[in-house]
Amino acid sequence: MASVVAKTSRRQPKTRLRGARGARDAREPRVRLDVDERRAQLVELGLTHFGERAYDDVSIDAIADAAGISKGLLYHYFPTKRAYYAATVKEAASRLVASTDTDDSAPPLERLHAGLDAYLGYVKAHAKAYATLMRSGVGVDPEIARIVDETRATFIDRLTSGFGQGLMPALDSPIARLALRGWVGFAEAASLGWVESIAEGLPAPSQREVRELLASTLMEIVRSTAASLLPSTPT
Amino acid sequence: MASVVAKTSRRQPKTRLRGARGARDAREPRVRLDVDERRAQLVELGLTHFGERAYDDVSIDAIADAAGISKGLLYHYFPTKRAYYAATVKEAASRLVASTDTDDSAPPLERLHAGLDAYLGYVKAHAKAYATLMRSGVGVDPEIARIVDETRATFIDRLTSGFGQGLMPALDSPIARLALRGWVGFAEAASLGWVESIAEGLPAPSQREVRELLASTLMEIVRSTAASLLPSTPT
DNA sequence: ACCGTCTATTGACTGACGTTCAATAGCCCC
DNA sequence: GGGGCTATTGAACGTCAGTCAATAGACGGT
Repeated sequence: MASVVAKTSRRQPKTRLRGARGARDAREPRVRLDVDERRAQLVELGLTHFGERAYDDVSIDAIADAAGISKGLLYHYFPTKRAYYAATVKEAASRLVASTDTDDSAPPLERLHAGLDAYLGYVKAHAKAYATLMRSGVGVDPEIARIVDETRATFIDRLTSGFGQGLMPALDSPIARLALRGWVGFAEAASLGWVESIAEGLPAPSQREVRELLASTLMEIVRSTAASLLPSTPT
Repeated sequence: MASVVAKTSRRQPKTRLRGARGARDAREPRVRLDVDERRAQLVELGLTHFGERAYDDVSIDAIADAAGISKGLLYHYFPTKRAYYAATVKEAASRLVASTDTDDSAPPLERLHAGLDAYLGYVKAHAKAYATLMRSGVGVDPEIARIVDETRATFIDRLTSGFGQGLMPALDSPIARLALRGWVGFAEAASLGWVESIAEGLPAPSQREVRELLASTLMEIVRSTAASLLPSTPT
């Protein structure tokens, strides 16, 4: 114990640069929260921070500071930064999925339109975060990739279910699944381009036009794929 | 491996852990290269390293070690790690563009097929690197995003040029540009899904099938977009 | 051969950041 | 009011991106 570390002298008091940003301002009374509350708070902070800056540009210190807690506590809830990021992405994905849920008693085409409209509305409402996540989301970690891929699969299931029951078997072939996955890429790229055009003040199509573009493209893909696989089916 | 680093009297001779990986093996004669050679070597190393691991998992030390040079020298050629990464991505993009160039005297449809086949061939040949770059490429830096976006624009130009001259004006509307950008997303997502299916040993379509999927989808998008913008044009 | 210049190259240094862990402080229950 | 549970702290560590003054090796001039 007595072996004072003293190395040289480095490790100064760090000048305490916590601005008025964090919660613990004056006397810093230790705030004790319930596990779920704290976790929810941290995920919420993750959503805003990772939605504004890229992964590398968000430091654990910044998060802890904004939450008014120590860095160590964050590691009590998430084992690594990547796991924390994964939890954030997971939350964003589940909110997206939830907010684009549609009435499954409605006719398929109506559901498709409603779902796409909800999607585009969500994208527009969270434009910056959507763009940031889409441009830097995956790739940080296989776990993140898994979450994103599962979310995409959820959308594909939702959009194609009830959608021409007779076509379902055909939509399970390798080429059809590739086509559907491609369409998701289409939708994401188009949505991203759309909100970026808006953000930059460029002339951009209306939401209705974009929705029609996505819907008609999907239907065309489904139609032509099914036709090529079931040539006996009447067009 | 032997990562023990003398905590007390720090700054020992560093135990010289350079394995047989780097060039400078035995007596480490300082190798002096021409600026262009050195730069080319480093970019080449970047292609292999960033093609195998994600950005964060590639350290400057690892690159320098593999090149048999000091870290400082790498910073003599590239101001930051991101700039180094950008140079690597730029090289990869320009190789992709170069290897998918087509004979512009051939008829448009033939050019389209040839271009897509070249693209898919490139993707298949560099499957791992393509997947890694696509999943983690953008988002690290706005500069990277610019490079990728410019490369996409190059492809769009190439694919649509000479392709139904009468349609060109219509293909310049906001909705049409969005549709084309969407198609690029379609192509990338489908290509990625394709090589991943192959890599995982899953049943995957043939390259011809994928090429047909991409081509027919593009033509359908062009056709329907042009039709909706120029309703007077005969189909 | 010697010397001077030029520059590719080095390697030790720094600050920042992710991560760990033993110690601490607030809360609840007996 | 005391004891146990656990949320919370804060300092320390190893790693890594980025900096910089010093060096070495080639080349040209004399």
